[in-house]
Amino acid sequence: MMADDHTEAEALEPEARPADPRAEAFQGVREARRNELAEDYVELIAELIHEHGEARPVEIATKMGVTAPTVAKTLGRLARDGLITRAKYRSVFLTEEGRALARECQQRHEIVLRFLLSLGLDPETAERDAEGIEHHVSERTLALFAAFADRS
Amino acid sequence: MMADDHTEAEALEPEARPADPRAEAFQGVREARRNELAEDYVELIAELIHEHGEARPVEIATKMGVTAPTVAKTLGRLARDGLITRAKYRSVFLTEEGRALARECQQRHEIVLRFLLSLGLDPETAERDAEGIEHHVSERTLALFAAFADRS
DNA sequence: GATGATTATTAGCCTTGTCTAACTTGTCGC
DNA sequence: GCGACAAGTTAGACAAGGCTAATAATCATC
Repeated sequence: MMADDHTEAEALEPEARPADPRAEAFQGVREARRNELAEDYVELIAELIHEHGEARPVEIATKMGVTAPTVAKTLGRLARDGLITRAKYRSVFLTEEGRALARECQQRHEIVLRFLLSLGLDPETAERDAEGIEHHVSERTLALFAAFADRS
Repeated sequence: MMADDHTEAEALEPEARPADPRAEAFQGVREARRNELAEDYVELIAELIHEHGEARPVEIATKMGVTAPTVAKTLGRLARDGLITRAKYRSVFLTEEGRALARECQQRHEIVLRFLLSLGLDPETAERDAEGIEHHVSERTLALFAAFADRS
């Protein structure tokens, strides 16, 4: 789903209001930003389940560095979007979709982290930067990162 | 939830509610996110001024891929935060602070872009990814990127 | 210099993501 | 089996960042 752009580019796609190459990039970034939080939550939930057998809101709040009500509201959105299931006053579980997303995110995170480390970055900074960068690397870039990290 | 660790780690830092290393990373990312939009605008405004001698809202809207009212509201915030000056129905100018921020962002953008290109990424994808990544690279990482790009 | 098109602003709505304060539930200890 | 305390939820505020619709100013251009 990329490149090979077709001759005209106008009138064919009724998609939004691109018009400008830079505009498309910014729209892509905004799109990515909208999913960042969900990805972070899902990734963390998967990790907690893996480590403790369950994911509880209080743990999520601590690890994310936000308050409990913020977690509650966000979990409501994740449930609405079909990424998690939950019963009142109980811990949180991932749906199949949530699990798939978590897997994908963990993989991306791991590659970005490994790449940064292989560049010579200290582990702490690498972790922090990976957290921010992972949501903004395309498949293509990710592949290059992985190749570089492996070849080092 | 045991995880014992930490002998003390409590009571020493009155700064916010970190408590967890991961929490600090996430808070850092959230912090970065808050500045992203301002950085994108300031960078674009500087570019427009450089190219056309002035930055007009309609141009900003086109390049950013948003509507004119969104631009107006955002410019209001930038003005409030001391990054730009503007008179009603006139074009936009950067303050000294805004100019400094723009310079910094352009430099970061350029380094990230050059780095991605030197990795072998195609220019189009590199541009898109740089747009997303540039706000999340620490000084340390940036230095490594620059060194790598130069040494390639 | 009137007028129509372009550009800019204002008003008002919506969602996200954050918070504090107050309330409810669950769990343990005894 | 009751009570305290921790965990979870609800309510309500607020700012950011989007949008559409409607209004106002500027500018071409005749």
